Amino acid sequence: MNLSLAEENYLKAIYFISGFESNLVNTNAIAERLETKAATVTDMLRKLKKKGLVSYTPYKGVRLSKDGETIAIAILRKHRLWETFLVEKLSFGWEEVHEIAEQLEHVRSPKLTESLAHFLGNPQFDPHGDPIPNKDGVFPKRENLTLDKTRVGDQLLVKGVKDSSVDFLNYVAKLGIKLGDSLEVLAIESFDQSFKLLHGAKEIHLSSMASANIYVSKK
Amino acid sequence: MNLSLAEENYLKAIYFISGFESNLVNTNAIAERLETKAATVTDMLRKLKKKGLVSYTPYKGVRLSKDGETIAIAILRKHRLWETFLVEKLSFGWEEVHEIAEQLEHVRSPKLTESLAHFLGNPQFDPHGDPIPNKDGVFPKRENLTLDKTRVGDQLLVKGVKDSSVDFLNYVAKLGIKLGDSLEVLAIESFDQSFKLLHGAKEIHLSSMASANIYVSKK
DNA sequence: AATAATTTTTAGGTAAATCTAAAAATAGTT
DNA sequence: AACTATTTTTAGATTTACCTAAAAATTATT
Repeated sequence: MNLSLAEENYLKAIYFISGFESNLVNTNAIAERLETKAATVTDMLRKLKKKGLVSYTPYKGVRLSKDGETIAIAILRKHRLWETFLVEKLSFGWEEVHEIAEQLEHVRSPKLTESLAHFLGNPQFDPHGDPIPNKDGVFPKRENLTLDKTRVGDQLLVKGVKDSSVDFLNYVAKLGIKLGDSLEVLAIESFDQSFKLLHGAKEIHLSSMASANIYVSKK
Repeated sequence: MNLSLAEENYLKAIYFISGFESNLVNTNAIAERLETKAATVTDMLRKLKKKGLVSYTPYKGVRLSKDGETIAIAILRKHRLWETFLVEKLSFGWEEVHEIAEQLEHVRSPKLTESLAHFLGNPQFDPHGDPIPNKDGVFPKRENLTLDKTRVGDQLLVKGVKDSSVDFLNYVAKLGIKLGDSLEVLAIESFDQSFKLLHGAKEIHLSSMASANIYVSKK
């Protein structure tokens, strides 16, 4: 099936909004995510339905079909592989790769995708710690422990971020925290649950909000 | 300037047909190259003219403006860098990279292009031996000696191919000839100018037509 | 349950890139 | 120079992905 760029972006948006599951998704949510108008979304949903990529009932919402989900996952796989390439091989910061990967993810060549994956050592997680589905669409499991759930004295490894917004990534990058870094919980402030951490030789401070957005594993 | 995919492809086509110079290009030649109709080309030329990317006089032909050429060269640079990446890093054959590079060349990110070039060691020539313009649009000089101009006994290095059509590349690939390979001219058949060559331990035969399409340098 | 607010769809339109068919300009040939 | 053939443009449509404004359906609130 040869989809247009727009069609691919709609499938991806629906997949994200559904929380990577087959929950019903509203027209307005899609319009907002794609910065377009609800009427435009309705048009596209009718088209995607005709192609068998979504099940859609007017006024009720839309969900991806099996085929639609397969395509969405394939695009996500490409996106995360390219992000990994940009960070690992071209030395980009993890906060600047998303936009470029949004373009690269639409390049059509199964052989390219698999060669790239092999070149990168078939990574399981991208630079934000997000799982990269394999070529059959299966996601690796990720630790779901976030920093805010840890205790004083815990020795931790940074596994990823929950919120991959450029703002948050920039904030974390500014603190010098990268995927795979070691952290030790020095103290948790009792009145606001903020964290004092040992990061290499440096002490850093994180609000409870920020710490809830960082995935870690115990060493 | 933010060009559409179609606009970029027209600029590239004009640049190629003009022989990488500012020769006048015909409407039909563009239509043929882009597998579209002359009427469509006329429409696009009017648009490109309005944007200042070409000079175009109805019925007379079209040529790239300075701006148009700059853009065409930038796209060509990206194309040849990506081809180099695919062959050098992802182990593609030189006959299978063109199509994929046609997609990758449109990815917009100056930082990506320059990071990629650096990652590849700022190559001067792509896997077909074609020169890669630098970021200021300057092309490296290439030897213009073709195999058919050499003599018996010459020790040669393969520098590239003149005709990069998939057919010819496949033919050359089948013979086992790659960029950088060594050749020795064993004999030139006097009646049809065909070549007998030593390639590693093997003897290979090339018609005069094929040999005119292979760039070489003397060792 | 009736009304108000919100969401979604329908109706009608636009711009980009394409097409076919016909007209106009240019080039080639007696 | 006149005619023919070729090339190119113009005119008028189509498709895709968008838009605005109005109508319809759904949801929330008195």
